[in-house]
Amino acid sequence: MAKRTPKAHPAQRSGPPSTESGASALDGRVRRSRERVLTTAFELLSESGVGGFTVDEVARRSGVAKTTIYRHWPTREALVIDACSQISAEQETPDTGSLEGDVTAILANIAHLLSTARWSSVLPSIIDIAERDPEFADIHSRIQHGHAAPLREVLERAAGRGELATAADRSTMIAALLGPLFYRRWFSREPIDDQFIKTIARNVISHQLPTDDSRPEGHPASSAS
Amino acid sequence: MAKRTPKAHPAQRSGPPSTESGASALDGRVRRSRERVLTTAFELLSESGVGGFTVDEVARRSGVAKTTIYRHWPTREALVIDACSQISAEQETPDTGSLEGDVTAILANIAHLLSTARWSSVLPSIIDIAERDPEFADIHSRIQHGHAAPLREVLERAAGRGELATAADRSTMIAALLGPLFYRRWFSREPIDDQFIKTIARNVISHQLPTDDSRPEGHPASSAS
DNA sequence: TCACTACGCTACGCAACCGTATCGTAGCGT
DNA sequence: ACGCTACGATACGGTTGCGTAGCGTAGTGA
Repeated sequence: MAKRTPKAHPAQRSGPPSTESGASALDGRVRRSRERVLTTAFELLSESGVGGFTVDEVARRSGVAKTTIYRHWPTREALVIDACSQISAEQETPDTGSLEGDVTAILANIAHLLSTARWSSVLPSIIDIAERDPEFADIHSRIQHGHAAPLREVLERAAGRGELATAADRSTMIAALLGPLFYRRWFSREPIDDQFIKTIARNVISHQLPTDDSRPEGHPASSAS
Repeated sequence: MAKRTPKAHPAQRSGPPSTESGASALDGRVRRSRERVLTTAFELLSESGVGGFTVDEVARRSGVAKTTIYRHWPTREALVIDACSQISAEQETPDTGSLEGDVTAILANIAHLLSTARWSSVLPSIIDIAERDPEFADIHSRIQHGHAAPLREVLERAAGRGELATAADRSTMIAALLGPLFYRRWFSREPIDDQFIKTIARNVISHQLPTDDSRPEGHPASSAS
């Protein structure tokens, strides 16, 4: 998913001189243009959101002519999508030995991302559009998966060690872990400190969710219409 | 915050005939126009998000002429803001006797809202804009507070009854309760069923967070660079 | 019934943005 | 050194949306 750039567009589709060395035989000029545009695009994106994103503005800032931009991306949307795809950089999965250690590390990592402006101010845009546009829904889904995957793996590993009640629903646990972080960043707008992370992690893990499935009814109160 | 409508605009600012009966002495035509516009605006908003919101479109749909709209709202943004303010409808606080009952009821209520299209598809727009526009940040803050308030009150009440370790951070608990719901609605896009709600509620409450503050360090792993 | 006022309609000016066309120039590979 | 190709600059056509103006009409309140 790294290179989404051009499809069958005018640009470098026409014959590379002779050697069919494939991808890397690119004209240096093309590379520079692409890079500059993409960088600027992402910058502008994180400043103005998808809504305020303009090809003209990208051209102005990057110094790359608008015509050149359109030589590489067929449409504004294609550029946006391409720029957004930079977000989905995969997280790496830690291995500290203990479940709590792993989870804490992951959450701390995400918390760091959340506070590092950049893409965290773009994501609401994406979510907003994804609400209506399937293509952006895909992007969002990929990003989302990138966040959840390490947690899922860590949980799986812990389950293998018997550290976890295997009947516990993984998806529920992930929601219980990531949800609070996102909540703080975008809803309550409170800072996310280490204490918070530890509390959330410990709360979800140590509680172990001991197979609640066997108790379909417990309290009369719920009133879930 | 209910009536934000016109400021010092042409419309009904000029002398009401004679009686100074104040607010309710409005021309029926004005009321009808306002209502229709506002309703349509909200509808359009939830369909297209703030980005796709257009005065012309509101005019088309509502049957109210664009000129009339501009007689009541000085600008597009004013109308958007006015329409958005409808969202902040306050939640009511249940009282089932038990903390778990109250919390579950509140969560179920919110879950219901989240699945009832309408404003739940507008919120991302608002969050997105709030990221950059202080006025929308206010709106969002009000909505946000409307969600958290009932939970806060219920927790306070429980603390009064001794059902809760008073040292537990309320804000943390609220994040742990609401976060997972929002996460499911906007991030993982999974459905929110009763089982999920119960698990989340029980997990947060029964764990009691017994004043973890006394353990500043537990594992070496965190690596929060 | 009669003045008043809000409304609808049509039209307009203005700005921003998308995407394309043309042409001269500068960098690349050989 | 030479052809090829990507680039920059300018200009343009088309669309959309904001916000305003002018005029005739219909509802309102006394």
